[in-house]
Amino acid sequence: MPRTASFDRNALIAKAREIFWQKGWAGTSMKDLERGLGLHPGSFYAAFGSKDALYELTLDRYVEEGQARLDQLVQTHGALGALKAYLRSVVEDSAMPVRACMLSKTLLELSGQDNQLASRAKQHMATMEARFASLFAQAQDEGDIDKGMSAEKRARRFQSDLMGLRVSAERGDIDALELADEIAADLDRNHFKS
Amino acid sequence: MPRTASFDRNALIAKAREIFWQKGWAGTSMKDLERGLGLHPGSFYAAFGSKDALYELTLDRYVEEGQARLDQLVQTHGALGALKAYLRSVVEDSAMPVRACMLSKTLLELSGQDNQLASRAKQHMATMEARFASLFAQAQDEGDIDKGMSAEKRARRFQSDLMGLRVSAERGDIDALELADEIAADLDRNHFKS
DNA sequence: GGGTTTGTTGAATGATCATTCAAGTATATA
DNA sequence: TATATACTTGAATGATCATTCAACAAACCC
Repeated sequence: MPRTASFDRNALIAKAREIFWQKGWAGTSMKDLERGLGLHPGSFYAAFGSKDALYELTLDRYVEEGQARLDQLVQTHGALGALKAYLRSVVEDSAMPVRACMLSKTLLELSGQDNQLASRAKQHMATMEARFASLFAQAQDEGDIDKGMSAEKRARRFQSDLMGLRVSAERGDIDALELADEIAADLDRNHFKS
Repeated sequence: MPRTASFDRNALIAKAREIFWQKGWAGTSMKDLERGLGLHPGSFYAAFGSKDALYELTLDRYVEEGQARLDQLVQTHGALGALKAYLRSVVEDSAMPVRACMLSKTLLELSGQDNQLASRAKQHMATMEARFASLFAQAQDEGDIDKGMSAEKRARRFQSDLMGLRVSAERGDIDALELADEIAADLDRNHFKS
């Protein structure tokens, strides 16, 4: 009976993620989204409910894709290798519209206004941190990293360095790959006792 | 002949810096500024020209005060000691309205929209980086840090770690002081060859 | 103390914001 | 092919945005 929607919802979310990621929450207007997604207001609100709801969808999607990318790196490089490769991948992947982490951008833009999207970003950061921790634990079990410091603490430090790297990369006037390699080198130099 | 202004311009800039720093550029409305500064639109525009012009003033002020704080730490702790103390100070200073660096917040919010304030933030970051580099060079001359890596590269890494630390601190659910101490410890552990 | 100059006030401006909704359109079933 | 059921369209909404400006008030010089 009904008419079928003419758009690919998944593709629209991906496109919206790109727009939000690049221009930020306040920096993205409904007109930007209408133009970028090719959707008129009625269709937009029927499909996604609100600008905020779509933003949240893109945040979730962002983390899912980050996890998937990390999973792939684990399969090809192992736990420690994946962590090191991830550092490079976030600053060299040309498919990414922006260098800085979308979670960081969301947190910094909205935490001062008590926006619930900032809380969501915090949650996702904790999730990523836990994933890193499990990889550090795995690397410790494999003997690639000593057990002198807990996997959780290492993960926290790793994520902090990662976010710093990505803010630095956003500047555009420094060699982010070199910086990524330095951080990666510290994972070996600083953590491995033979 | 003229009537004298009834407000302390310096104090207003300081207050505006607090507001902008906390709520961000788009998150701060003229109504927020009018309320926060106690200024009606006419006076505001007579005094500062525009919201953007005031934001730029506060950015400049922010960096000046950061440099002054760093200078003071150098006098009491020396070059390397100041760098380590600075890490702690940015996350423990309760006078600061926000944990994250205002330059990072500005860069992440506005670089995707080609706003000139983002360029200004980049400039200031480069200035801070140069200051860090001169402190690392001084520490090297004093024998506190080995010369196996250039002061400029160390500075770039230090600033990256610093920004990561401050983004992490913005989350509020982690022990930022512990993280600061870990980064500070690496300055010794990783860089000193006896 | 009058006149001039400057600060202050707050209403008005036009733009843009996210969102709503009624009218129109296309499709799938019957 | 008729009808029901969604999707699509775009004008309208009311709020809020940064900014302007004309009227008013105060302070300093002569």
